[in-house]
Amino acid sequence: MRLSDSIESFIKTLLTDESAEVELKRNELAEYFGCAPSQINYVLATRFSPDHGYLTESRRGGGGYIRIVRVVESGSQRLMYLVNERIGEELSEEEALRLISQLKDQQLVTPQEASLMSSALNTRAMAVPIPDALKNALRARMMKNMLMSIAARNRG
Amino acid sequence: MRLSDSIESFIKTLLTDESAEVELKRNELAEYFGCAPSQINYVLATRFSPDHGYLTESRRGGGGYIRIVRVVESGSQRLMYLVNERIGEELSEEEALRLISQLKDQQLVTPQEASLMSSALNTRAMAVPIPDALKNALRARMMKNMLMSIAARNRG
DNA sequence: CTGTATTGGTCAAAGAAAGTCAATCCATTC
DNA sequence: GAATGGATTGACTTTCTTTGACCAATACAG
Repeated sequence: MRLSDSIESFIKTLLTDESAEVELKRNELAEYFGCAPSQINYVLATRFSPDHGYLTESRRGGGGYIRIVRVVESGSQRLMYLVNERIGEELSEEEALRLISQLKDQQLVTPQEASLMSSALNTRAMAVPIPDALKNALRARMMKNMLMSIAARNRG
Repeated sequence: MRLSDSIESFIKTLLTDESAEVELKRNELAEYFGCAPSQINYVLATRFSPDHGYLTESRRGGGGYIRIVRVVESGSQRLMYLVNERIGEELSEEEALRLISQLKDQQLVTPQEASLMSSALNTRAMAVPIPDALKNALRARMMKNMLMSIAARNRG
């Protein structure tokens, strides 16, 4: 069994049905597994990324921590479907706005969330000199991130 | 729990709904928490700055004091101040996240809105090959757009 | 007025975490 | 058995906290 796999499954045992959220100390965990602290980052990057359905946040300095939130299976199936299947590497403004509008109609996001997302993705917000392809790549990434955040809100 | 956090919440219990103002002695407070007096200044600087919605004044010498005042400002006022004055042409990820966290503390945005905004502006969402300066310009624009959207909602 | 005791302020250094990245290791594939 | 790609490590960086030494202002006694 690989070290990374052990760490992965250890963390997953902490993410039970009850709590979709764990907080841990990087150094303690590394100590526990007798490995380099950066190994923890590797595991987070390769097994607990947003693509895998997890969100992480952390803080440095005294009293620092790493928090992991499970989003997969906690939020709306539909939102996660969009994140994982429907939205690809690029998303145009029109597509984005249409999608947001649909989600609002289907009451998967609130009107406030819808307008917040639109205001982040619209042309005026993104009026900087970069190629359209990059803007669309950005929109895709931001959209996925935002939808995951909403899915997490839908109880986790 | 961090010392700074303890001091912060202690001060916040003194700032109740009735009194938006509290006066304290730096040395006494430091004595009470068993720390260096300058620790108090650190807490004031990092948790009770104007950005956090507080003003502080103080006096040295015999009978000296530190007074902390919670600023009352309407939500929309504050948001529009941020849009028009505080946020410039560029906004780093760190600044953005700090700002959002402060807005949440001040209950000017809901926790959901805060995490939605964070997820749109964070490094992962913006992982496309463009210069940092452009990313920061994008963040500034998106942030302003989103805050205006929320301000509009508040006026409802 | 002057000196001194009594405050609070500033800043730099040390400490306590977590993050990054490139080099190396190792296992699987061809 | 070489090549490839994921796994592991360690040196260096960044961020946040805590402390202490020294500085500045104010009140008060003489």
